[in-house]
Amino acid sequence: MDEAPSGRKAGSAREPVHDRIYDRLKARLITGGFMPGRAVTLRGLAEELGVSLTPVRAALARLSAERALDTRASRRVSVPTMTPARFSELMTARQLLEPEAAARALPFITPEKLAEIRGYDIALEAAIERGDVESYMVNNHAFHFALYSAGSSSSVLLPLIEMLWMQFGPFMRVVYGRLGTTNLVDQHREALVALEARDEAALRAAISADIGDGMSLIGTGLLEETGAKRP
Amino acid sequence: MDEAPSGRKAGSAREPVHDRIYDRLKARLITGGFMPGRAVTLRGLAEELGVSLTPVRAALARLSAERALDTRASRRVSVPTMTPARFSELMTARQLLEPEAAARALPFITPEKLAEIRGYDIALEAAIERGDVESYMVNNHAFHFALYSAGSSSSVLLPLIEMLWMQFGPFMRVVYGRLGTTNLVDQHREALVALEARDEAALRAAISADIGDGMSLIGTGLLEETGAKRP
DNA sequence: TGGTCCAAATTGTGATTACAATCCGCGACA
DNA sequence: TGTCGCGGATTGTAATCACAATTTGGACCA
Repeated sequence: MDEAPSGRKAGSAREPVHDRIYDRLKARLITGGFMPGRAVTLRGLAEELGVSLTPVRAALARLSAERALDTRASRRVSVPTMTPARFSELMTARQLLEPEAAARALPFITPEKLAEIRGYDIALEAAIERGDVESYMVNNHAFHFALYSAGSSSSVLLPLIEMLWMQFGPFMRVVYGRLGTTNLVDQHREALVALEARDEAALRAAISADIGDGMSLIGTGLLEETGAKRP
Repeated sequence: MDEAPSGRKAGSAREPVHDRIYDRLKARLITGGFMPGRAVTLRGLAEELGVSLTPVRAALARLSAERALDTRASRRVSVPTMTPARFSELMTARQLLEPEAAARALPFITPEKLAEIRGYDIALEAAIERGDVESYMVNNHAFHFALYSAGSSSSVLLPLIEMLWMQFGPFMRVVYGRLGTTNLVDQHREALVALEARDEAALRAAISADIGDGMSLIGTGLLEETGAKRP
């Protein structure tokens, strides 16, 4: 695995390689770039990304700690599969944490931030019409996290919520892949209205409704036939 | 750093070294074995524990991912310090997640489990009387997690809650170290009663009250003078 | 035909080494 | 005397190597 003596030093010597690897894998997980159950090997990723085992190991260890990846008893890592119980817990945790994060961010929403958030919503609607699952997931994520991270607070809540999204990302991708985007409804309008009105209670309700809506889309029957397998 | 050719292979070849390191550090964090702000170095820990950098690095990466340790911009790792905002967020997250976890565990509480939990409470009261901060923290942790982990569920909630405990553990140790245990009140009685009665609402209320009580113990003035420093 | 067992390949773990960035303290200069 | 700058020491990062465990594939036997 010889290295041309050129490339390495390019842009920023600051950010460690394993952070870049981590960011790439995280984005792939949240937008559903990994199939549930798929095995992820150190050497496979290392070769694909052109680095040694060391930074890949660090990135996978981090994702595994965040429950985004599953380290089996054999020490091999794979993308977690979904079970009805796990899905229920994930959505319950979202219902508990995300309205709170939104409420805490509300005082810090500037008109610029609101415009940014609204932009994601527009792109999201376009993605639904286009039937573009990938774009839908990207913009849905952007919408929620632009909101939650608006406040200077949330050094605690935000990482917890991000963990949850990484966990259901791969599964939702499979679901949307089967259902298509036509069944999706944009539930973000009430949230935007509440943001404009600075109405905390309405904002909480809107976020909660959005989560509940996504949850009810997934019949337990659907759970059976998609990513749900034996852990 | 020579190694006697003997020791290595002994008991279980199963569990990787970095998991053992992780467990030890986690326990130390939850029971307050680390001072907030203290620097944690790879080589320091490696030498202290008699292993190479590799497993220590893996363990620290995991703890850092779980926000139990803080990786500064310089890539050096340290025990996080507390700020009023962070403490507030931590307790809010606890208030949201822990009553839910308790409620979900309630149907799975067997008489044996209840006896175990009651045992922790007894040990906890003894620790308060004795003024034994270490024992108090150990048994308080054991009490809550024996309860939350009773259900077969909580593969999602439990890790989130554990993350929160690791984050305030070092800080609480400092606080109790200053206040002593005499100010502590055992708030677990109502929880035990609710468990016996299988009263979900009462259980939620009891857990919530326990958390709120611990929170109110910490005046914001106290926050200033303990572990709170610049991040 | 079906099950078992062995060997090769795959994979994760841990130690070692080389290296770059940061930190710390001493000394020179204004 | 105070401040800036330089050089050694400390520390984290990434690559490489050796090794043990698991998995996998097929051959062999019942």
